[in-house]
Amino acid sequence: MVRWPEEEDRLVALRTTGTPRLLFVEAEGDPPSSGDCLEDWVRVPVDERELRSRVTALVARAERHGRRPEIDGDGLLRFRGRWIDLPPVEHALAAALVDRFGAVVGRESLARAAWPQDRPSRNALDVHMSRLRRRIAPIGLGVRTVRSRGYLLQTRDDDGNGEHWPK
Amino acid sequence: MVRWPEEEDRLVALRTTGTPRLLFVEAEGDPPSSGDCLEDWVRVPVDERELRSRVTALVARAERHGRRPEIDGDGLLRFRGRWIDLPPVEHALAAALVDRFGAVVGRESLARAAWPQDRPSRNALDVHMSRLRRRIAPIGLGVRTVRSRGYLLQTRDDDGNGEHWPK
DNA sequence: ACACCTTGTTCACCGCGGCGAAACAAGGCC
DNA sequence: GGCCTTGTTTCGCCGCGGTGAACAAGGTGT
Repeated sequence: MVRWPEEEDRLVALRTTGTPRLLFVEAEGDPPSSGDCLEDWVRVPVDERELRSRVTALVARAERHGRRPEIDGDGLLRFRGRWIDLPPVEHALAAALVDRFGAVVGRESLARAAWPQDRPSRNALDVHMSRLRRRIAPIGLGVRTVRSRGYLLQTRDDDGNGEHWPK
Repeated sequence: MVRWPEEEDRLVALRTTGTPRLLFVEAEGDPPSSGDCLEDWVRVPVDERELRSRVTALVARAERHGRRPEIDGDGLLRFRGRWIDLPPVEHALAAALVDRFGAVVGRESLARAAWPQDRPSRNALDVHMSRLRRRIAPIGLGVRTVRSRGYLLQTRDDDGNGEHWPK
């Protein structure tokens, strides 16, 4: 929910993270026209029925556009209409994390997923996780560390505590 | 443009064909809530500015979403009203890419598409892709490399990450 | 408190290989 | 003869995977 045009900066933030948003356009202003499917607007004063209808439509679109990330048949990591390609090792790690999206995946499982036979050296896994972080950030995903337990994949606009992400 | 709920049958027709549509919802009725990005609605009586805004937004979404390039009966590659002609090899490559627009096509598939019998040398494919890139750029298309997997055809105003194309 | 260890993050660097493109040569079509 | 298309060679960039090291942060023992 964004007031327009007062909260323009918040709007661009939501756009870049791919978060669904509804603009409250002041009576005389014009709405910004965007080709983004996750953006809609209503004019104030707000009609109750219109508001409900537009919100549910937005939610439905967000669902369709993929609330969860997924790895498609070609090995691309897709999320909310955006995508990136991943090198083999990071692809395997991402697959394991996507599998259990939102839950912790132990370092052991991740190591087995990426190196079925070998055991990776001390910080090989760490380095690849670091690289994976950088790569998935632009599409709105983030890896969170759970110390001595493992890692957890989630969206960057929800860190689980209502706080925001580093950087 | 569809009146709702009078023209419900026309609406379902448009939905199934994937045509963008704008519903004119009568004063007391409720709009049907749909998760379809190519559907929107206004309440009658219609506010002129709102109408224009929603129409342009729908058009923008249709561009981004649905519109796919195609190869017409004469072998021309058409996209958004523009077109170019392609030499035989590049035509075959483009056809394979258009077929799976937005998805990865492996180097192997492309090689088979362009050289049904022979096996092209390592760089033949690369060179033709490079030439194809230059040719399709002016009509708003771009070929994206997915390292170690293949190539992917997409529009040049959407690189999948919300960022811009090189150059 | 403190020192010490463990765990995790990131950086610089190396070797390798996939990939891009310029340049060149050869053949075909108008 | 000029132009276009096709294929090959060659050069070089850059991304990937892995290692070691520096650093930060949390945990434990005394």
